[in-house]
Amino acid sequence: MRPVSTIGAGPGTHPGANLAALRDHNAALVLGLLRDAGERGASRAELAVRTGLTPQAVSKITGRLRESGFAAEAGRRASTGGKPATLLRLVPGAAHALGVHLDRDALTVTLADLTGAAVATRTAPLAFGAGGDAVLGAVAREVAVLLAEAGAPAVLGAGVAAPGPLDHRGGVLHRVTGFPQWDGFPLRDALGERLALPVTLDKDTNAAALGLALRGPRDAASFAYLHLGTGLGAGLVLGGRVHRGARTGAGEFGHQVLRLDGPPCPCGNRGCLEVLCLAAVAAGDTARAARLLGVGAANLVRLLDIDHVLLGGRTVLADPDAYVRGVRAELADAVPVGVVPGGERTVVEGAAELVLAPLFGRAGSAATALHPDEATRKG
Amino acid sequence: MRPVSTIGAGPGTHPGANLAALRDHNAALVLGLLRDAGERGASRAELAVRTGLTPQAVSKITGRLRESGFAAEAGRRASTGGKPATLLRLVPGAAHALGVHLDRDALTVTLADLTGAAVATRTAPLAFGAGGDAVLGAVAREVAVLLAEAGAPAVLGAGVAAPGPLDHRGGVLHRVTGFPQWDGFPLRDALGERLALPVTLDKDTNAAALGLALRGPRDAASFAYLHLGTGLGAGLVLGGRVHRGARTGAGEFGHQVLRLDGPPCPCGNRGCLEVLCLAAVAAGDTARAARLLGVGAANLVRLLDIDHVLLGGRTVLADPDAYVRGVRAELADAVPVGVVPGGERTVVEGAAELVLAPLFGRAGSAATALHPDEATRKG
DNA sequence: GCACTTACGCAACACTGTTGCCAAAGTGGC
DNA sequence: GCCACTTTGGCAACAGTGTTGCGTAAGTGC
Repeated sequence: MRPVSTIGAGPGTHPGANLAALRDHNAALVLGLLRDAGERGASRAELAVRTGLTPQAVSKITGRLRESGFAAEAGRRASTGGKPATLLRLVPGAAHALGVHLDRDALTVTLADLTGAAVATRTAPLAFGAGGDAVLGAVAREVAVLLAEAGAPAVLGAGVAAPGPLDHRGGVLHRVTGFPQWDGFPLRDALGERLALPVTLDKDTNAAALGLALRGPRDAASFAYLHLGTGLGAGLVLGGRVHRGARTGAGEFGHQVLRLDGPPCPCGNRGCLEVLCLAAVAAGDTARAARLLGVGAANLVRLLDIDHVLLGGRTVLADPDAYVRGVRAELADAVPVGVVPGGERTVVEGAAELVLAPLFGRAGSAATALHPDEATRKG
Repeated sequence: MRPVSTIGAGPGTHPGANLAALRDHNAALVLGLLRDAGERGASRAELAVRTGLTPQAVSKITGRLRESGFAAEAGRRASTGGKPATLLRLVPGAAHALGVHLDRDALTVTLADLTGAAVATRTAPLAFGAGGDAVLGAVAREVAVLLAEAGAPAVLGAGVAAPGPLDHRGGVLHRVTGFPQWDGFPLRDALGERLALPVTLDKDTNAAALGLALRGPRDAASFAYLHLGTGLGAGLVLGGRVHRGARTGAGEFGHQVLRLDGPPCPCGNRGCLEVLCLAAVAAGDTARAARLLGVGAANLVRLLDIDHVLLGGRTVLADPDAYVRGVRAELADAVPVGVVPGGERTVVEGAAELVLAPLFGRAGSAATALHPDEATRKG
């Protein structure tokens, strides 16, 4: 069977739902709950309560998942007054995904199992400006070594995280700052052909945000991943879904104007957060950089009403406490602020999730649930 | 039958999908397409192509819609080489919804048919500070007169648009600026009891945005409705859905900091867009107010990658051309800018859509579609 | 030892969209 | 006028979903 969710929403597609879509949706949902349950596992009865389906339906669905090898029984839980529950668990090794992080000066590839855990990782220096063939060759080489070392497991596909701007839907790079020669390069299809695997391309910040979203609880998660490195960008997760915007352009967090008539920015405006912030970083004034980041974060939190803010990127990770302090001060306890738990690996692991997320009904712009609207009440 | 979509995504609910959910989803989808088709109507074959369902399934679905009175046959289209298509149309009068716009100094109520068109509208002065009983009484009175004049049609429910902040999910008002006595008032339930109707409460800007979203094409629509009146707020539609945030707090567009260390704002920060903008308005400098609005809009467009910007609110409507010019100048043709077509009525009509939208699978935070993800391609 | 609770499967069922086939109603070539 | 062809749409049988009703397994508590 193929427990890939077909749930999603996009223009120009066919939104009608048939029985196959229904089945896949529920299968992805259950698989996602099993993933969230992790080592603990979950009983059929518990899954029934969480999904709203009948226990019998859950039995059928989990039966299919077990038959296909994605789930397995794993002991039983102590009784709570009746028959003890039989636990079901996701089988992590049932499938794997590749994550590829293309950065300006480095290439990182990782092999993740179904839970998203990295099984093996390799990093190599990269000259991103060396052109398409050289970069694709480097990726193919590193991937080959990685897979050989891991014993050539079955791989579902590869997720690629790259600096923006780029087009997620079409899988094409745009004019990456500092590397104009990449403009228009069909990275997804080119790499897909090279690896003979399905490939998904996304911005590094979006990949990171997706990975972080999958580590949290299903739905509800609304947060911003703020990435401060050579540039300043954001990955947005709104209502559990990565928000990419119509042209994968969302997340241009660094080019909000914070000081009218401030210093000019390469983007054409004056007083952008990025110029101000990078200037403070260059001057060694971390506290000021952090406060500026905080002002921008506060603007974002107010505009989107998100739940929390996560900071990442090389500059932040060099002095995480200072940045958290500064941002927290500006947010005035409106929402919690933290540093990404994965550190530098956040982006690669997120890249692998580009492949895994659809299995659990967590595709980026897609919906994750069906339920009656609760905002209406009969008087 | 009950063609109400049960599609949606929210925390703590039951995301499992069963046959009833499937049926309602498809019924809402077809009904939505019929609404979009308007006077033109649509043939079964056309609906089949648009939904991706088989013609036979569409026949069954439209059969149920016709039986329940929501749709009807309406002549036939000229042949294109075969049997001429039988057109189906939404029956606008099959159901109605009430829209209520509570403003600081005025109350507007409207009766809308299924297409969202206003059948009758009444406006009355309102002392919003007079307290719960007085305001509820005024609403009930105006609604009674409106319904009597319209011949007491069947009404599905009432949508209420009010100044924020408020809680959409719980239907409770919060500390409305200038009227602290409303804090915690359960407006949805109180009015629901008074009118004996289901009631949905939302921020005025969100209601307006929803109404505008339903006038455009299905899905894809990503835009911001910027409302400049006594305050400055925004209604956000991202990927066809109203984005309300976790606590209906999204849209605080006016309190983004645009000038570090600028003049203080009642919100506690300095240099908020709203203070700067309202100051320019008070000084009669419309051009400056428009440019400031444009800078804020540009920040928003870059952050969210939306498709277009619509301006509304009393201040804008007093001199629409000037504001469109100013905002357009700052956006540098990145996205189109326009004024809301409905003028002052935008909010009330949007309020009625709070009731109607779910019928067409267009509920605020809900998903609208099921389809395979297109961002992955096999190499 | 017995009543009760909880977990879960089997079988029959209701209802969804799908498939195969056919009728209706036009156009266009001869 | 006739016939082939296209397009629309319905009828009937079908496959497959989750649901319902009921029975069984396996514990707890008195």
